[in-house]
Amino acid sequence: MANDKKMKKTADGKGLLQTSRADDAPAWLIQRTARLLRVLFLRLVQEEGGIDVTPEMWTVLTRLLARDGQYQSELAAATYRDRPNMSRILAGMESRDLVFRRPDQDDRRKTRIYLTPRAREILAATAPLAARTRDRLYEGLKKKELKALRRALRLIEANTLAALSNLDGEAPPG
Amino acid sequence: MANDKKMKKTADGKGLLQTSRADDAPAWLIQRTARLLRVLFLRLVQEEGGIDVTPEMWTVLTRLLARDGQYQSELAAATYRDRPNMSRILAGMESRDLVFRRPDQDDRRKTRIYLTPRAREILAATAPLAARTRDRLYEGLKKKELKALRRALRLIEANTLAALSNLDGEAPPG
DNA sequence: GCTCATCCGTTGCTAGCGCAACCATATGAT
DNA sequence: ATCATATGGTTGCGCTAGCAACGGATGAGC
Repeated sequence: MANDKKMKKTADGKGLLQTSRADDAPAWLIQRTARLLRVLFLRLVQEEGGIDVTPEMWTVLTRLLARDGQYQSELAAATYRDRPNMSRILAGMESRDLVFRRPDQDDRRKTRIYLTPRAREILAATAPLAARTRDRLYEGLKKKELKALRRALRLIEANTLAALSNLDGEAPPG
Repeated sequence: MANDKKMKKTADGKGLLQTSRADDAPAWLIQRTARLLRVLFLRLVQEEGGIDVTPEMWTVLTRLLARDGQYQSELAAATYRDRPNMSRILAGMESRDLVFRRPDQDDRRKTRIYLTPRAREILAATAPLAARTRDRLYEGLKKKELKALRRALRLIEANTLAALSNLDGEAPPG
């Protein structure tokens, strides 16, 4: 499937260059959008009460809300983060009184993470904002298109994971 | 792919109002996928000759390949990055002999960025890898679906930008 | 009981990222 | 011409990010 999509109809708003730009490839589009979404999140929660919570922390909070006391490594794996990173995110959350860590009884290597009351308050307080924002983000997309979008993203995610594990497990030709 | 795909098998024809899991919402999916794509890029270029180029640098390179000597701020704006960040990315690229900076003649505040020969070599050398990877990433998506994906992502990007500029320009009720 | 491999969390390193602040240059107003 | 403002780039700060490496804890082999 060639990428020769050199359509010349640049009747778009910007009209600077044709649409076959490299930046228009989904991969880069995903990168850019991810960055923009992060900024939007940060500014929104800042406006809404000046809560000092990053999107990364927020995803941890929602996961813990679904099931409290998860293992730290579990949280890392669920979001495809490495353990050091999750360790630091949780450190930040602990200092903000969002979670507390407790060593597991049976296996003292593992650490269980629990929500604090403050975290639950924040989750409850920001829920409507989250819903509102969601609606705004996907405005202009029909339900069906949203579903297709999720499917496509999951597929790319899976392909990426497959390519990564290929790199790991594949023995080099040398 | 997923470790536990235990979502209840609701007839996902149309009912399905809520996204079954919060992480399945496109926004978080975009975040996760963006991270994974970045790692894949880094490992691929590492395998392929151990080139020390990050995806962020690579996008700058392709932009400069399309038009050399762009202003630094121009590069930042084109990728929705702030100027400090682009400054540091370019610093890293300069130290890796990928670009060189030159103050503009007419306006000595501005800096023009130029590709080095080494950068052009790298771009040429990695082009086939990029194409190969592209095909693999989007495997399973029909041309039409890819187009829809790009459209959806661009729309979300635009919505995010709109929400951001709303926050900027909106006068607070106080 | 002891050793070794493994697992889990942390620390160090480098880099991306946005924001605030700073400095130099350029432009506009008076 | 002078001052004020705007623009462009950099530095400092804190967070995210992945990787390498280390130390503690566990479990398996002996």
